[in-house]
Amino acid sequence: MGRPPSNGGPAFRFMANEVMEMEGILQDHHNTMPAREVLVALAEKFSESPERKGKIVVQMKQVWNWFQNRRYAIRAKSSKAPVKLNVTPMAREESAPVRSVPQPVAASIPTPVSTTTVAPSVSTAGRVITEISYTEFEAKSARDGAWYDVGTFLSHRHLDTGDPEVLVRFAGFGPDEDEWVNIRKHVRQRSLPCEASECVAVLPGDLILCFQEGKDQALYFDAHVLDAQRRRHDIRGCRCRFLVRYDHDLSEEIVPLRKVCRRPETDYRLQQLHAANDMATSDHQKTSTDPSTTSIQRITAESVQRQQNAHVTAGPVSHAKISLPAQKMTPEPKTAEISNTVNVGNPTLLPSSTLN
DNA sequence: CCTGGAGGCCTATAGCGGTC
DNA sequence: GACCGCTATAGGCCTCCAGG
Repeated sequence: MGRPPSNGGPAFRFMANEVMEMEGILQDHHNTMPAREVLVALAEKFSESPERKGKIVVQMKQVWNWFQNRRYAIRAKSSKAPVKLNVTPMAREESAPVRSVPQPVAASIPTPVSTTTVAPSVSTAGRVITEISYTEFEAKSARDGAWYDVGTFLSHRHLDTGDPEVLVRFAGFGPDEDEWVNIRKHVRQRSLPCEASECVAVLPGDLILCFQEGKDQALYFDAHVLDAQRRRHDIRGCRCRFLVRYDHDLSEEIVPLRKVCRRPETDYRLQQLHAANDMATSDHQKTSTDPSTTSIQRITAESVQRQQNAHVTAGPVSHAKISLPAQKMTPEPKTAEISNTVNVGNPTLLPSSTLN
């Protein structure tokens, strides 16, 4: 969908005086579409203007399009309820300690990528966990409700309720910040910072870990993706935007990909996308100008969406069930830094279609 | 002052439903 | 089935602003 790649020429734009004239006509028509004759007359008039004469012929369709979109924009503006896009002050305890945030999980600590399945039984958690890489887990702090990297599992115990708890030291923090956390509810496999090419794996409805910047502090909280606006990738990397709702205060915000950490449960989507891109690449070599490559991505995205529905959504992972993916998608150190070179010059990898 | 990042605006077009 | 209107969105470009 959308405008096809330009033919290389400069993009057409109406000039200010033309816009003013069309706005006047639109007002005169009470925001209804003027008659075809009016549009044709306008197009001819614009084409004959000194600025355009002999250079650019304004098509009636272009005038028509302008009216269409302006009418839509006006209507959308007037009917849209004010949407809270900025971060609202979080409802939190006054005494909540202000922590500096360990930078996106992986960025703070080199991540040894474990390919072994980690399945510590609760009863042996204390012993088994000491043998694994702690940076594979994150824990939710009861003090501020935010998620932090687990630096060390120090001890474990059982409550009367039967719920196992572990004493964790958060990565980058000292003993003063140690907390007992419920394994079943507040310990899970670490969320993964998204690279630019991974934005396609973030879909509406997803649970994500989202970087919320408040006045005094900025922390990672659980959030759900309400909508994803796909945008073309360029030298800056991913320009997609995600409307998210934070679970803890229900505030909504539009965030870029760099603030999003996806759950490891979505790894399977990337596997599918990579497989599809491999196919597209080989196809591309056969037919270098095959415009259907974008449809491959659409197909893949749709199949991803289908599988998403079939998948159990990512909730707190029971420690006893944690198992790392047999094959990691990104063996490179996971970092929140967005590669500036990702996808540039390779339009077949761009998220060229909406995923919902 | 220059440069680059990020957000927003604008135009073009695809998709869908309604009407004839 | 053709046509039309509405809506959503891709992609290009502009603007703002922070940092060097």
